[in-house]
Amino acid sequence: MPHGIDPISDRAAYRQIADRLRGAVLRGDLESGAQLPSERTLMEEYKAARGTVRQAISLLRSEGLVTVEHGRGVFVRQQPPIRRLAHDRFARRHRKAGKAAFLAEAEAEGRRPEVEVLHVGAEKATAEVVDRLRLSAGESVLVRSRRYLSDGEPVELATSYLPFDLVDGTPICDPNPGPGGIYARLEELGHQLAHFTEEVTARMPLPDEVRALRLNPGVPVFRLARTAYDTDGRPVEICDTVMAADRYILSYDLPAR
Amino acid sequence: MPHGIDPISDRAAYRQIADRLRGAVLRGDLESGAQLPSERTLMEEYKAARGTVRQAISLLRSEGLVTVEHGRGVFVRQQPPIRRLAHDRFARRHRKAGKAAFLAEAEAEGRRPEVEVLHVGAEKATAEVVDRLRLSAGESVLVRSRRYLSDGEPVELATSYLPFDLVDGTPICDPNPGPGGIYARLEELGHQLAHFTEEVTARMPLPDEVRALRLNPGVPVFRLARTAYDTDGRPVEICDTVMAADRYILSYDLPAR
DNA sequence: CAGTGGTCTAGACCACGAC
DNA sequence: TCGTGGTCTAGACCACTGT
Repeated sequence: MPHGIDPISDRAAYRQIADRLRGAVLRGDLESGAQLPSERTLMEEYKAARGTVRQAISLLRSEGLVTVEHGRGVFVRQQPPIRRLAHDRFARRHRKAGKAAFLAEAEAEGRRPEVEVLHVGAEKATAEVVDRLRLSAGESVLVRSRRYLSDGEPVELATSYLPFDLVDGTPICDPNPGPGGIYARLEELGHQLAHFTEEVTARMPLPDEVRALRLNPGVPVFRLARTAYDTDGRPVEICDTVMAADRYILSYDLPAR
Repeated sequence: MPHGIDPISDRAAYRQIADRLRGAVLRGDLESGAQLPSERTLMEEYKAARGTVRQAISLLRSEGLVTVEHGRGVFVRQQPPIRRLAHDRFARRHRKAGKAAFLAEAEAEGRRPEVEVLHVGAEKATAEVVDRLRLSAGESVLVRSRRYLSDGEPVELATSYLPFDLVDGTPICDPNPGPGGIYARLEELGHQLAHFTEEVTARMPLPDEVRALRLNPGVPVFRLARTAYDTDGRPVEICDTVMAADRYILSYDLPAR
């Protein structure tokens, strides 16, 4: 394997170093979890200053190929276990056992699910929430925000908004809404759920989200904006979810009609 | 506005600088498209070395908040125009006018669509393709890969795989499969489409994808893995699509059943 | 041309992890 | 304690953009 960088090439030295390392990872010469040479080693190997070597590693980090552990080294990123979210994950039959979607699924897979309720309370609806729930300006909504964990690892941040006049005085306003979650409670209140729409976007996380989800650098997040409709076609809940994109496959079914 | 960094804080100087700039962007003090102070200006303002200032800007880039133009400066990122992909975008009625989904939609919005056919040909199916199309090992597939552009801007890379024995000798093997695209041709061949599944993932782009899609740094890509099923439940096509995540909202409908 | 960001160097000290 | 990455400095030269 040739060493050193090509000083004639107009490809920047740090890119050439990154290219070599990336190639080694993609070819499999460096296996998943393997440690890369230390920065000082790479400096010698490529006769480059430390800043240059660090630029190369920073590029690989931003591509999500490697993770860096302070005091330990640089490692080829392990793919985290991936959860597949099915398009029918909110179907009524998944609630029948008295479990909300997240709890039922986690336990079926032998993981230990936790739900941290971060905040529950009534607030004035923002313009966007008014629009999505078809409210009048100034109306109140119940805001429920929580963090889901699986085996102690945070996996999802979610915030739900429900029309306050719909849920005032019901268990939905309690931190723990009871078996089957808020969807079960909504149906008991006579709001049989008909379907959901889900809008998917992806972006890089904000610093808060990096902390709350313990995200690896270079990992984007999904943002799901879900609206639940009852059989009258009325939107009864919206739920914004943020989750690490490297831990999920979102699966949907599309009609050919 | 206070200047300089807090030397007592254990928050790194470059993070403090990034925090200030990020705050100015999120508060709206720096509007979309506005130019940030130059690196040399920030060096004076914060009494920091250029490397430190560049680290701060690099952080904001990785968050997707700013874009950098060599020789011009650093600017608050403009949100690109966003396309919404509806869950029924492959419904038959959208083909009836003899247009494939992408062309029909673009023209409805007054944009100028282009399709670049990059490659069409028969190949041995990879293990993943064999699995998804339920083929036997060693079978051939028709591979069609193309790039979609809208008003001259690349927006999507797509590669389709179809069982070769299904499409051999049909217009589907031509670079231009004719009006309504390959789905119209499949239905003419007796493979009435019943539904599609779509699996959505997101990740940071590889260098090739950055070039082909002219991606801004810090923008993740969506990868859609779609499978088309005919009325016999047979998978007749799979299509892998990569697109810039900052230009799309993916919209789906979920049953409550 | 002047002003912008891009790359690179050489060196320093700090913080973290493992032994 | 030693080896790892994290941060920062001061300076140099290059490449691109606009006047």
